[in-house]
Amino acid sequence: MAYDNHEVMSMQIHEAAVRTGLTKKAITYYCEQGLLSPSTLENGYREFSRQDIDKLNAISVLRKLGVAVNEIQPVLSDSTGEALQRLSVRMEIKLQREQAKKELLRKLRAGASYKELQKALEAIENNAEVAQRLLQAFPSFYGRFFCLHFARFLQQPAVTERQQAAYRQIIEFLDNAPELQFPIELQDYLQNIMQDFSEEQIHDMIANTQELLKQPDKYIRDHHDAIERYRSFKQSGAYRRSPVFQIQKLMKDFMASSGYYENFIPAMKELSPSYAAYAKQLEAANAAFVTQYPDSASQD
Amino acid sequence: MAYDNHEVMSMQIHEAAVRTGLTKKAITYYCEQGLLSPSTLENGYREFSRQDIDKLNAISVLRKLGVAVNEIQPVLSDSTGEALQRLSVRMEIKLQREQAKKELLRKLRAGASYKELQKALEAIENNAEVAQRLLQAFPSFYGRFFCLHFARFLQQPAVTERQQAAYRQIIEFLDNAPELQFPIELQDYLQNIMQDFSEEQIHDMIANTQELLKQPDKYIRDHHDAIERYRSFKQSGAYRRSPVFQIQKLMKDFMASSGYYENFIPAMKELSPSYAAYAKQLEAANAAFVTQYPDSASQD
DNA sequence: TTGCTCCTCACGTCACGTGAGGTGGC
DNA sequence: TTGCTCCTCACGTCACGTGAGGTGGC
Repeated sequence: MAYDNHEVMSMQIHEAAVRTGLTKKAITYYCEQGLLSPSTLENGYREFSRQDIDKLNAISVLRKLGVAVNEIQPVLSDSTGEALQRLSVRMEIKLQREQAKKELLRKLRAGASYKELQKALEAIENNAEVAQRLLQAFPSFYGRFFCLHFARFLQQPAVTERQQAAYRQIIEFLDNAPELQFPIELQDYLQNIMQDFSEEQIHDMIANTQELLKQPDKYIRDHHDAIERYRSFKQSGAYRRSPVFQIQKLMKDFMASSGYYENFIPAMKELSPSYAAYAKQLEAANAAFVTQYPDSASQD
Repeated sequence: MAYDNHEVMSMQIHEAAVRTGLTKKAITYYCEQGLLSPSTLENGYREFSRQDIDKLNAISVLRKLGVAVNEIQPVLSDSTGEALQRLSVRMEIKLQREQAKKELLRKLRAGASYKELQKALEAIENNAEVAQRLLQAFPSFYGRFFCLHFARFLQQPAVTERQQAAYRQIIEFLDNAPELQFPIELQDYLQNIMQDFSEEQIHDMIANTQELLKQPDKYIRDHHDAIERYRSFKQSGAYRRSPVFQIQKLMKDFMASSGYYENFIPAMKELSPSYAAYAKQLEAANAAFVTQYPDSASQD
């Protein structure tokens, strides 16, 4: 009742709990963890301001969405949305894993042996490990993209010795690759451009590429005009001065110098037959493209 | 090395850990929890038999699939698959919830306010609560069916006072409804018949019913023969002596006497506009059916 | 005796829940 | 003084991880 006053708007923990739907204990816990620091009166009572309540509401939502307490601070003080994007992709990885596990539960019910399931589980865990590391190794948009791109090819377990070795090689490459960091202004640029790029859109991109790879010649014919425009744009000074050009260059340098083509890609081919097939298609499409446009020596 | 002998095949904890991929601590923990009781030597050392190892492997798989330790015992000693089915549905409920949460994370990234999300989260939690209780209230197949059937209609939050009251009424009904237990032989029968009925098939059933409800007259025309056969089967003595008949009768009695039609269904209509629409369609379809077959006074 | 395994406490983790015991305000 | 809130320990949860300290076998 004392808090109906709209101007003062500060309250003790009971009122804060009622307004946010959190328990007192949860609120004190968040205070202990440093997520918020309400002012205290002389008697030690906490006084929660309007902003504290807003913060508590945000914390409550994030907790319910599954964000760990020690991951909340970055999200709250994050204006670019980068932290949220990372969470979003991690959530997607987790969901894929759970989906796969549900499928295994079905198989178990259908009479599969525990032994079969062990293999399948290993594949699921490996997949998640690699995805996690891809997300770490590449900044912002590229992390999300590679993560979803390569995840498709990691659904089978590493059965043979060679596959297991390849898997270890992949992990090692991703853990030890030189850190790829864009200069701050390029980071901001990329973040701005790509922040509205959802996981679904990335999936669409991937599906598109698959269409292309199936019939590269047809694709090149059908999109002749667009390709021409893109090629002439790439020649232009405007492009060469744009941040996109610099980002592309940094990526190319990284891939050339880090051992991406010498270690990572061959290991992927060894580990995953489906990736090997994909890589072959990619090379064929590239060849078709070079035939059509002999002056280009691009790679993707 | 000492354990290469195929006949003796018993080992201490280190070897057991190597063979199962579990840690020693995990194994001792499962022993403490009573999931297995390896024999012990005089010096207190545990001796793991072949069966112990099999059990540990099973436990390992189940743990990785997300089954809690205190839920594992029923699964291990469950020959009918009932325990696994329950887990499977719970997993499906959980996945739906996580999926919804991922969607909310996307909305948050897209600039949604925490306030909007609070409402949406409430809906998700409510949905899961009701689903959980439906699974509890109805035995085996019916639990799974009702769970997935009604879950579709609970995606919106309870906004108005009336909706919130309806939600409370639903929870109260499900918590306090008289326990619906089939006699053991009917349970076994149902379990046998329905154990291979996956969540996907239930979803298919639901989709089928939706088709029917859209154009009941067409459906009745198209499936004239099948309906006739079904109706004459229902009249037959063979049907009246079958367990199916008894199960149906028990379900009908339960629904008539428990307040299902007086409390639960009206509350669902109040809470969920989409369920209200569905119920209307259902009544229309029923009417169409009765017009066609005036002697039947069935309800579904 | 040395180095190895095995054993059983005991404490830590994560995000709070649940009292217990004490103080402050009216 | 009574009944209320607030405060800070302290212990419990779940499924183990991580030593510590002690025993047994070769």
